[in-house]
Amino acid sequence: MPKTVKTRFAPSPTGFFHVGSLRTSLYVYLFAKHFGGDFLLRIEDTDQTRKVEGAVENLKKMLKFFGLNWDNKKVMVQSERLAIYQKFAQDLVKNDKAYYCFCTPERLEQVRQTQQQKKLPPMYDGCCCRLSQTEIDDSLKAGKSRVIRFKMPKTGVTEFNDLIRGKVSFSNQTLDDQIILKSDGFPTYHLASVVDDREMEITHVIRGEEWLSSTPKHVLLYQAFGWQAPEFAHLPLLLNPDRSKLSKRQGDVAVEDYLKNGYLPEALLNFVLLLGWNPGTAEEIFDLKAMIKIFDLAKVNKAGAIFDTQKLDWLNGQYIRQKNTAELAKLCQPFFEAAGIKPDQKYLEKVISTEQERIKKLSEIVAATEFFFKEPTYDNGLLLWKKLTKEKTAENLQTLIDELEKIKTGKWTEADLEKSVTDFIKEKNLGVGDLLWPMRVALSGRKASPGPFAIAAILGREKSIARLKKAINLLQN
RNA sequence: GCCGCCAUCGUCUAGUGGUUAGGACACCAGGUUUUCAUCCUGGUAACCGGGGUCCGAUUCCCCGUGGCGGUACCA
Repeated sequence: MPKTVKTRFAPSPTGFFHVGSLRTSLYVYLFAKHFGGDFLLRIEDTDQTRKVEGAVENLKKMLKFFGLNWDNKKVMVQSERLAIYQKFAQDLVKNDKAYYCFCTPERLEQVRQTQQQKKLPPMYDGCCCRLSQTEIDDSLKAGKSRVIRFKMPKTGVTEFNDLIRGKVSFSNQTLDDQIILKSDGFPTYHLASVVDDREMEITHVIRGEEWLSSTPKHVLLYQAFGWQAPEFAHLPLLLNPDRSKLSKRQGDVAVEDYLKNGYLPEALLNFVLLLGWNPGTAEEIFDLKAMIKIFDLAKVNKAGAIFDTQKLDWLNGQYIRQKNTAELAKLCQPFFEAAGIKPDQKYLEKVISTEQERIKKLSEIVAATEFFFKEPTYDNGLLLWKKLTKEKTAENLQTLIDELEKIKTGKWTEADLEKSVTDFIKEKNLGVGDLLWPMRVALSGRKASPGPFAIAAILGREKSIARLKKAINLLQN
């Protein structure tokens, strides 16, 4: 790379943080950091009608949460720079690269409709170009509502190199005279992004594929200003399972929702990394640091990728297992609180350790471990292992209680319990399941749960024995 | 309609002018286990279609088809 790499993530603050934005910002960040460059943030809030209160703060919070820290001290905000865009737009008018247009939205709509009826591509018909200078001056003086349009060349071809797709070319006659300055004085995306990328000295514009067809217009704008265009890279889109563009109707698209459901940020980041990119090796688990080291834009795929969360579930499980128990307990705490359970941290750590190998999402933890906090309720049929009768099961449980009562409170640990019960099973020549299955159910009330010794050790001597007795009662009714 | 981009197992993908087309997730089977999960072993499963180039195409070219994006005083 000849000069310092500078990239930018330039979202519109129109609501929640989208998983597609998470991937885009990640790739933009990784590319810059891979080359030791800068990752800059810019807020594209030029559409006043779509403003959402608090969206900018939320966006920043999310980027920070994922460790995607931007390098510009002051984040560029387009709505604060109106005068600059207006000046550049007027410069283009002066140089005959752009012109004022006084057409009303109604007239434009009508033009569009007739064009569509005739199966012609809807384009601006250029009537304002034919206005005389005096007519233009009069209308400006009269304060008539107007926009500034960029004058596209009518012949020739505009080409550019896309870092992911290679050479892309457009015939200029298919390019519309784009509005660059709206009647409310705000710029459109096209003007604002070109002006800002120039000012921020962005070397690589990395953005979603939805911008690919606008890029020739941007290239032409750079030319009109006499500026050198940056490099472009257009990322493939994220798709719904039916291959349509990822949308809210077919599942969660807000990053916040995934977080609320108990997905870890590192798993989410790892997952979106792999959607459209892979290192070409069998390696799949990466933290941010490893991603920076290995990321390569040339390996980004061209085709869109379905946002299929099955692999995310697996990845999340991997990350949950990597956590140390204390940290995991802290992360689970809010889920318990939401369920009205306020566990002690030390106790919670013990509880969590029994499920760390099992859960795929943090949100599953409450249902899976509820019995540690309150008496389980269950159907007594659940206590029966295979073809064992109620009577026999109750008898087994009673001998188990007799045996357990010999264990002193100080010796009531998982290892000691296991040793003593397994010895007992051998000694009495019992089936393992005949005893352990009802014991586990009596303690947990569940058909799938951690092992009975682990549960008993955490519950403690008194509670464990009480639950076993309760199970016998249940069998006798 | 017009313009552009794209196309390998169900999904994410690797890969090559000659390969038993590889991996991961998911799924199925077996093993371990009192259950579930983890873990281990194995298995099913793909080059969109048609032409061309070539001794040979999944790979290169063309044409279809399909999907997606754009076609706004939205970004």
